[in-house]
Amino acid sequence: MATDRRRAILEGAARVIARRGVRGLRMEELAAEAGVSTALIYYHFKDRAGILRHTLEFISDRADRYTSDVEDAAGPSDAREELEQSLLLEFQDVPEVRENSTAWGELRASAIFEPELRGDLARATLAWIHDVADLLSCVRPTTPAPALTASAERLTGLLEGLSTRWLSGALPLTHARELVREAISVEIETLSD
Amino acid sequence: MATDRRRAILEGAARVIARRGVRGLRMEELAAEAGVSTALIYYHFKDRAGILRHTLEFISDRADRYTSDVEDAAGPSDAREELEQSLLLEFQDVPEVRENSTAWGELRASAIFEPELRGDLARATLAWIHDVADLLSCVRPTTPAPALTASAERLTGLLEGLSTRWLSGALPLTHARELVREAISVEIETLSD
DNA sequence: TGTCGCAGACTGAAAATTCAGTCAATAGTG
DNA sequence: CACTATTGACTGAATTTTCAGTCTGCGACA
Repeated sequence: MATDRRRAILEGAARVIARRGVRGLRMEELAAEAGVSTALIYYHFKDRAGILRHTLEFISDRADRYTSDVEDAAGPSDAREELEQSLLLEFQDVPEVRENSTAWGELRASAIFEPELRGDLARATLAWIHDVADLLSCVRPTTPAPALTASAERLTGLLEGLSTRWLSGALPLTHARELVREAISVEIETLSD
Repeated sequence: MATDRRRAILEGAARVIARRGVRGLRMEELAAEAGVSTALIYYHFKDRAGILRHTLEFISDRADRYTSDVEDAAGPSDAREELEQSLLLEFQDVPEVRENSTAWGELRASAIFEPELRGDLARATLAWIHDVADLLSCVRPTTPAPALTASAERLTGLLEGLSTRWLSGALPLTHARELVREAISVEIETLSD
């Protein structure tokens, strides 16, 4: 398959971004990481901004995949459990997860200064909020949709905030997980009104 | 006064950082923004890292100032109100606030890749969490301290997450403010158990 | 008259991007 | 089947751009 090297570049980009940040991504380092020439990067992705955009897409696809993996594996567990699992997925000390979270956070932060990234980012965020709202509706089926969405926005927003704290070493993993679990309780309890 | 231009450089730096990020700060752009030559920047602040350090200091002094301004001005309003005010401070479309939030977010994001920054950041975060926990204890005086701290950690974490979304154009200001107000309600209600 | 505050042109290094082609595979053709 | 035309993937070696930091000197004024 000819998409081999292309994919290698995207995987390499995720790794380099997780290691150095978006701003620290050097084409030469990326080329070395992916085991290709710098020119090939330009062949596949017009320019630096191009790789950034495609890497963002790549990362959010990958995250979707491992999210749904767990969903399937969970089997007949209850909805509340599934929600918790899904949100806690982000807080694991596994290279792939850490890499994804770091890169996601970086891309999100870069979007503040690079409007071209905003479109993809907004789409991915919206989809995520929607997924979480769906899970919430399984837990509290009678809640009106707007309330579910607001809850999902708060939960995902919190996740992003805590994730950055975790990655910057300000928040131990177990504590982050605990805060997320409590936040879920808090949200679910108020949804029952 | 000879500190005129020096100050102009710091103010310009705050503006440029808000526009381009810490990582996007270019000496030439800063010079233009402040209406001085690039050489003058080096004259007053040894090097790039020097301006960054001084600008961050400049910005956090400014933030302290306007935080306490509002606290004083509030007068004899109730504790709940004060908490809300204090947390919503971060979400205003005023250049100064935007500059501050941006710089804070940048700093937080950079800390992931630059461990030297972590110390100051951790201290500032802890102080913030503590302040919020104090405000919460005014609202719900009978709550045990650990529960207050956890609530404060969630609220401040959420704030950071939403702030990034706001700055990256993914979340309109009014909606952000609404989510924060709701989050406060949700947290306060569960503290009464 | 020396030194402080300052500007504009400049430099060297690092990084992004392009160029000019090679190579391997595939398709058409007599 | 032999051949050649074409194309997509790929590279090493430039070229161009970007940027932090420096050099030279000038005017004000103590």
